[in-house]
Formats: sequence, structure tokens, C-alpha cells
Amino acid sequence: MKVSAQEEYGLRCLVQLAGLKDGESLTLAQMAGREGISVANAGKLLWILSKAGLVQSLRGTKGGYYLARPASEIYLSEIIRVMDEEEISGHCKSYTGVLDECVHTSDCGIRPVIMSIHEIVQESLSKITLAQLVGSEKNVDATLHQIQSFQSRRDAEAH
Amino acid sequence: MKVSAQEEYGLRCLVQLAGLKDGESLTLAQMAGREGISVANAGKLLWILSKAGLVQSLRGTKGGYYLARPASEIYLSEIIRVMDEEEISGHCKSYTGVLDECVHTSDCGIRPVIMSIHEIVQESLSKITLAQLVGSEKNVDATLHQIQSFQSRRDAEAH
DNA sequence: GCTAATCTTGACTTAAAAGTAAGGTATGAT
DNA sequence: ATCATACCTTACTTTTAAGTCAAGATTAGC
Repeated sequence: MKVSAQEEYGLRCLVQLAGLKDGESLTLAQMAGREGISVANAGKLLWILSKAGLVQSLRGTKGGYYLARPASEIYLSEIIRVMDEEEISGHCKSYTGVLDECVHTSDCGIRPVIMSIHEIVQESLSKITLAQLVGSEKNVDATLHQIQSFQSRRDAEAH
Repeated sequence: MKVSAQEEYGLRCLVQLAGLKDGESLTLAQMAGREGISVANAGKLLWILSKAGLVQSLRGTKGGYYLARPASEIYLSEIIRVMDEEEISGHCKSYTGVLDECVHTSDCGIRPVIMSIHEIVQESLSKITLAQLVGSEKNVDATLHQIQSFQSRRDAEAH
């Protein structure tokens, strides 16, 4: 249960774009440089984000990438879902198929758990927008802890 | 962000053991057969669980595996953590290290998000015990939806 | 004590994810 | 028009996770 490299780098590039002013854009080379990944790799990630409609691009000399919507209207749940949709779509088309991939079909108590885990993650991430991730680590951390779902976890102990 | 094969199969084997009566045990071959995996693979998974103290084993002719504690005292959070500790331990020792592995060290708004995602998952799973996963799919699903953290998610829409 | 059943452990093989390379296509400036 | 810039797309290589193999060690029953 971990965040994949593709998910994380995709998120990082989006945060960069979220910090831009209106009318500005960033090239692949710029984003790759700041994240320490290759231009080719950044190109792949941004292409996925572009295909999903989260970013738009402009070709040519003054080209680059920019967000397709305001950062305050892009939720992390959507980003995470988009970034690993690639590998999923090869094996199965629907969301039910995702389960059939790793869960065998006989009746058992585990299927609802796997499903619930994914729902919990998606639901938690649907409360955070890209706009809330722009800024210093300290500020973002403070912001996150004011969001309801993140705060409630403090009541319970982790076993 | 998905449940790995290792996590899922480990969980499945534990559910099998949780369904045993006192004094009973299961061999690798029995568990492997029921889950549709090879005996060798089951051996690897059970060894991890054994090393972590979740199961105990008995060698020899009448040997097999059984839970080290009552199923009602084993939380899913612990299982998930144990099952992918292997890959983590090779690169870094502490939990901080897990983050340094995939997050570069400069100040940014993403580190707390990655950390929070893991915390949310752990906290949610710490409310479910192995004992609650024994039974038919329908019953387990009903049980899960009565647990507080799973129920609260229904209020919000998934974006 | 011998044998058969079973867990233990490390090395190896295979499959999947991540990342790279290269050629193609569109755009803007001169 | 031509050239330089930068995005687009497919195929390939590398790396990592998953799964397998085989030899060793332990126990129960005869």
C-alpha cells in the first residue's frame, strides 16, 4: 500500500503548475529539472495528465504546460486515480475489473476490505485540492491538519 | 496507490487461520491450494508473518501454521505494515527513511500529503480486526459498514 | 533410529513497473 | 519559407517486485 513513483511525480508537476500566475506556463525541461527527473520521463507523465484533461499544452517556441482548470477545483483523488489508470486499463475496463485482477472470484471476506480501503483513500483525498499544496512544507502541513478527515484520526491510536 | 499482491495474499492466509478452531493448524500446501498460489510462494508469505510474530509454526509430520494471538486482537493495520516491510527495510531503517526513498529532500508541500495518506490508511485499518473478516462476503460487508470510519465516508462525494 | 511430512532459508527466474531513446508533428519568430 | 523550439507517440532498456527452486533442518510416528 504505497504511493507509486508515477503518482508522486505527477502530483509534483501539477503542484509546480499550480504555483504559476495567469497566462504563464512551464516547459517539460523546466519541470524535469526541478523534480530531478529526465525530460523524457516528465513528458510521459504530462502526457497522461494531458490526456486526462488536467493540464493543457501549447506547442511551438513559446509553448509549455498549464492547468486546464483552477487549482482550487482539482482534487487529489482525481490525480491519483488518473496516474495509475494506465496500468489498469490494459487488463480490464471497468472498476470491477480492477478487483478481479488481484482478488479471486470465490466468495470470501476480503473483497469488501480491499474495496473499502480504496474508497477510504479516495474519499480522504477528495477533500484536498491542488491549491492547498502550494507553499512551504510547514504551511501545507498546518493546512492539512485543519481538514476534518485528517484531524479526526488523532482521536484513535494506531495499532 | 494499491494493495500489493503480497499484502493481499498474506491477509488471505491469515483469514484462513482465523477460521480455525482451537488447537487446529494448516499446512502450507493447504493454504496455497485454497488461495490458488504455489506452495513456495505461500511459504515465503508465511515466513514473513512468522518473523513478524503474527503466526506460529510447528515443524514435522503433524506441523502447520496457526495464529500467535486471538484473531480479535490482530488489526489489519499491523498486517499491511508487516507485509511490505521487507522491501522497505533494504533501503532504509526508520519510517522517516521510507519517505526519503521516494520524496526528494527539498522543502515542498507534498511530503506531508504522502505522509498523511499513509496515516489515514493505517488509522482506518486499525479499526478492523481479523476476526471481523471471517465469514461470507455479504456478512463481512455488512459488518464493515457498521464501523464508524467506514460509515462516515458516505456523507461526502468522491470527486 | 529410520522415514515421511513439514517448515526454513537463500539463490535464482520470471513478470511488471519505471524510465529512456528516438523519430514525428506542430508552432512561432526571423 | 525556413529554422529552432517544444510537444507527441511508440518502442526499447533498465530496474524492481513477485514468484520459483532446491537444499537444509525439525518433528511425529512407526
